[in-house]
Amino acid sequence: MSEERRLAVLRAIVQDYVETSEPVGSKSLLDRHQLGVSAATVRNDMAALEEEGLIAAPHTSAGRVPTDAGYRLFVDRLSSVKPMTGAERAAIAQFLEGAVDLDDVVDRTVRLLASLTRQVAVMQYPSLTRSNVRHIEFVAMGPTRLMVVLIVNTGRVEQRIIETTHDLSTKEGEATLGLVRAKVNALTLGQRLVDAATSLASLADEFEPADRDLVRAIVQSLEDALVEEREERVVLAGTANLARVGTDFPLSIGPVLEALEQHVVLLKLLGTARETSDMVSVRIGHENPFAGLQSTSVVSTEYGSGSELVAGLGVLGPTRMDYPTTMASVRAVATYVSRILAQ
Amino acid sequence: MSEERRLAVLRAIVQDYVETSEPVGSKSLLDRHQLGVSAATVRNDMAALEEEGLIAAPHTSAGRVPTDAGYRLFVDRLSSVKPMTGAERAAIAQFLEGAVDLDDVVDRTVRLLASLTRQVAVMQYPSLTRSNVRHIEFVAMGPTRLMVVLIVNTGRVEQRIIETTHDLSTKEGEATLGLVRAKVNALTLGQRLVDAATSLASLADEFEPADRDLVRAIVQSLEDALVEEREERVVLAGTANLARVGTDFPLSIGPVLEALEQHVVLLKLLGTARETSDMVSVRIGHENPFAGLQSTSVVSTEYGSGSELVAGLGVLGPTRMDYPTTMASVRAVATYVSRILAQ
DNA sequence: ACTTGGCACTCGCTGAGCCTGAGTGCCAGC
DNA sequence: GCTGGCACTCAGGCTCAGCGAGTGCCAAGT
Repeated sequence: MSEERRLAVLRAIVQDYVETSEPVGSKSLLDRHQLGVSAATVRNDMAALEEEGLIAAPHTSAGRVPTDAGYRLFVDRLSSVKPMTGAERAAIAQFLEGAVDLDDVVDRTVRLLASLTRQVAVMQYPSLTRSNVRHIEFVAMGPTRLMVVLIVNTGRVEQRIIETTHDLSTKEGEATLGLVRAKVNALTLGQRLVDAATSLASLADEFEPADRDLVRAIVQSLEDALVEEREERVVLAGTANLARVGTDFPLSIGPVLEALEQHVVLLKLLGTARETSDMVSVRIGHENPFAGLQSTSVVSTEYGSGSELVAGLGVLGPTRMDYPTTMASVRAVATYVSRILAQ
Repeated sequence: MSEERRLAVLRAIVQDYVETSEPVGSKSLLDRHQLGVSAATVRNDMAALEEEGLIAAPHTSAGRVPTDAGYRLFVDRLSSVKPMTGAERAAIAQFLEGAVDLDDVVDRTVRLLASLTRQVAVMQYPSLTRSNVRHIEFVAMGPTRLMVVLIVNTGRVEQRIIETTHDLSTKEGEATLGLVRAKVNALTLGQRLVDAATSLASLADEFEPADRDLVRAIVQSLEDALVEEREERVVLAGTANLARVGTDFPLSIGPVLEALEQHVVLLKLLGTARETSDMVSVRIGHENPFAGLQSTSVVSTEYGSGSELVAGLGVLGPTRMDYPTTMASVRAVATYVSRILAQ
């Protein structure tokens, strides 16, 4: 009973089950794969695989179905990411090139990923905390109201309005504001936002005491932009693909839809990506920490402009999923969207 | 065979069917309502109602189910919007009061509406085209790059960057920019965006010929903000409620999910609200122009700050829906969110 | 020690047949 | 125009038998 053949049997089971959605038996396995052995031998191997917890039978006298552990082994050792054809790559690149701004890039990316994989696509907006500063601008909105505009290298723009005790409409007020603008930009240009905040921490000391509270308020508002978790927006596409799996989906899709609405859950999913060799993370069934997603798998990766990885994207689907192809799509889309954002 | 009694029978059928999700027969109708007549009489009335196309039998020897026309009549003439209790109103107001900014208001509103109605809630972002101008600011981003920031009365902020042939870093450039800023704000403050664009149309003529192309570019970018349909964002909540209807839902939820992803479809739904006496629009089943939504109903209304109605919100659910309660919820939420936005 | 053919057994699925009961339509009488 | 009565219909649920894919195990072969 050779180890290699048993794994070949597991691979064949996974492939057939993904394709047909039906428990696969020893006989039908032989029809579709050249294993070079008899059905009885395959049965023995399957019994051993079941013993190891890699496959399971829904009931006696039915075929076998891979368990979560079986998929895990398949992904880790029995498959490789399926390379995409040049035509596919070109189509992806071309579709993403057409985007006019950041919102459009994100929108196109999720839709593309959903249609490529025919599953639910999830994409996190480029994260502020890991992006870096391109420009910071201050706009007086009234005597004591100031708008702070923060532009980061991914094209995202954040603004917030702060109230000051200073009168900014006076000549002195304007001069102070100009000085703050110059110093802040000099200190932060090109820095990661998290570093920019620390760079600014002692900025107030460089100003005259009368101006310090204004400077502190500005620094505070920039720090706010950092910690504001709520701004970690997530975009979805392809939820209709959940309905497509229809009857063969073990659980109803209700809990899944609920989980998808909790954006904080999705952010956690994308955020806690496991380190793997090719950068694509796969979480299968129960590996998933959230109830309601226990019969789904998540394939995700990070993307970002330049060498900085700034956020996650991925797809979610039934554990019975074509992992090699899905992983290829996720990786390719992440690569191209990163390239677009770098421009 | 009095007309009133026949309508009373229709009302009773709608109410029972909404409550039980099962075709209602003459006998069970008598058990639950005091109609003061015998089952045979009710049967005669039901036969007449069926003749009129207001109810239908899924098959012989089953009870009757209201048709779309039956619901229509019920909504128009047999029901009134159910008043909400003070406690409910207070809870709505309190929940919405907690919002910290516009995004949060929208987010809380859809979630609230979804949980109140236990259906899918849809809300359009306050529309730029019908909002009015609070402030327009120009920020030089570099020698030939200018950022235009538009702030409207709903708190929404739009920005876009334009390239100019002018060198804005010179003294003259700054002076021109200052002049433009002053004139633009003077011309547009408080105006509806659509009017503001026309006000600005001839602005370029007031400037020296050398500056006119700059002014034209700025005006152009503001007009862009108007027509940009893509910016008409729509937010969803409660899609998981679609799964809850489960088996008794005639069609699969796939087509519905697909329609929900097409934001342009949702915008059309919210945009083409019918005029009704109490401002709440109801579209039932086939009245709905979109395939895939033909077995759903949409209850929607407009909301907005002050006297201006700026956008739509509503819910979508199966045609078998508790219309009076749903209409009450939609109306109440629209009222309160309008109040919040007016602040 | 592993593989193979054979064989008995299991058990979910399917379809036919039957029954039940809710519901209807119609009619004759009030 | 309302009512009670009656015959009729038909979807849904139930049982039951047959089928067949699939298994586990065993004895024989290499």
